[in-house]
Amino acid sequence: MTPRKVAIKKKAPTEENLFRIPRGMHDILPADQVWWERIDKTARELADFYNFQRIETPILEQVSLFERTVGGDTDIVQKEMYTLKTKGGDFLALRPEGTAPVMRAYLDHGLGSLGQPQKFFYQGPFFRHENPQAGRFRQFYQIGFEIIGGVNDPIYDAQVILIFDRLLKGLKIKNTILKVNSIGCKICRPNYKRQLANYYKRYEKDLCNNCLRRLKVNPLRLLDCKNQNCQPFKEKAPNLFDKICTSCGRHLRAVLEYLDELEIVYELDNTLVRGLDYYSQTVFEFYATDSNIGALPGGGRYDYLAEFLGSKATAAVGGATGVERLIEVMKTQEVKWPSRTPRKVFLVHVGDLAKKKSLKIVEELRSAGIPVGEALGKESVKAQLKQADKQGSVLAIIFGQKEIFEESVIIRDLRTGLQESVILSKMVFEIQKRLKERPVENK
RNA sequence: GUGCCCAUAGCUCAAUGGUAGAGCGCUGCUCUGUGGCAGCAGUGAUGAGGGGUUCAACUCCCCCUGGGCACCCCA
Repeated sequence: MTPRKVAIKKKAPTEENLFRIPRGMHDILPADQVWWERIDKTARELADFYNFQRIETPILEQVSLFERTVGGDTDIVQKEMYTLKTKGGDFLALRPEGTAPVMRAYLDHGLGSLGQPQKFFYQGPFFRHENPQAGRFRQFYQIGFEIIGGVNDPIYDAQVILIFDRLLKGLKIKNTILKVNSIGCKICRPNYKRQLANYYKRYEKDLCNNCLRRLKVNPLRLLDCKNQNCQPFKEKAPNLFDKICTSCGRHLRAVLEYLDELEIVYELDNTLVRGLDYYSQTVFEFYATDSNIGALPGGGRYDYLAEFLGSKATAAVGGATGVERLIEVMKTQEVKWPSRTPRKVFLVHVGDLAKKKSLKIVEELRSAGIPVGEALGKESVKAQLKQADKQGSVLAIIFGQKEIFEESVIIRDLRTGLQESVILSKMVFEIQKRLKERPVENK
């Protein structure tokens, strides 16, 4: 009659899998929140000071937004996007990066009319379907700063770099290097690409497979090859610095001069080529020298991005950093932060009647602005005090049957072990007094 | 997507092919309204999941899932 029942009852094997997180995803557990809060706070303060306004764009965007901007030939679009088709037939993607969406929002809402340039700051999750590795996840968080609109002024390039420099310093991350390069504009870049390709074509039969592919798809990346056999070709390859046009050269020089002025140390690296199509002129990446985690903050100028979206050319520059990578580096560099401040006051109840009134006492402390810890579900005084001790509380408020009758409360100093009975109406006052005192610890 | 390594309790790790132990943690007792120390006890693993070889599998083989590392690329 009911043969199906058997299958339903058999649960163990599959249910284990319900507790498994999908590949490349990660939980951010309470113990790690200190790091996240720290980064969040530092980034907000920087954004606030340098006048970047917060903007949040949706997690889902049209697939075509990224195809047009990031580039149809890039890894990000070709193999790393999470895409889906909605019931209505829209073709959407979980956003793999933040710059294009911010530009989309800027154009969509005509934010340029609010004054130019506009400066934006954002943070949130991004998604790329690639194999997890050190500092690499399928869902990861980025913090980004973008300056959109106005004129193409190298001072903005410098300011973006400055902010990321300050972010790293604010987080006490050491041993970083900043690599800067210019990849030219739409006039000089194709020119250079052609020269580079022509040069490499002569060595076609000696190149590694990757380079052969790059030669066809993205010659700029040829300079990035790590294969030993390909190294010699680099040396005589046409140098980007010699080939960019005069205005791009001037732009780069100006950016570097601003950085010099700010005393931000950089390395000119003509092999630095970013994998997203929308960059032009300035590109930059920060690295930690004692970590193999990959790029920390990175970004550049993207004056053509608006055009890719069918709008008129709009000057823009910006960058983003992966939050997990920052944390990873901070952990390996053993950056120390004070842990979350403990609840200094802990409430201990004794007996049913007192338990009944405990929530109300918590409320009283709350309205007085005194954070209070509790273990109201525990019955024994011992267990409650143990908890108070474990979380580093300084004062314990103890009240039970007797105290209810007397309308009083016991305040126990957990450092000295001394305790005193005070009347309930003076409880808040007495607690505040003791918290200020900070009595000398005795042993 | 490709290659190499890995998977045992909440955590860190043990155990010549004979159905699993420790430390830490957590709970409690010694101390029936008083913590930190100590001692004791308890809690906890159908060995990630599935299949195979074997009299016998945590141990050997395969698949799958997840993790680490590298390539690719990037944050």
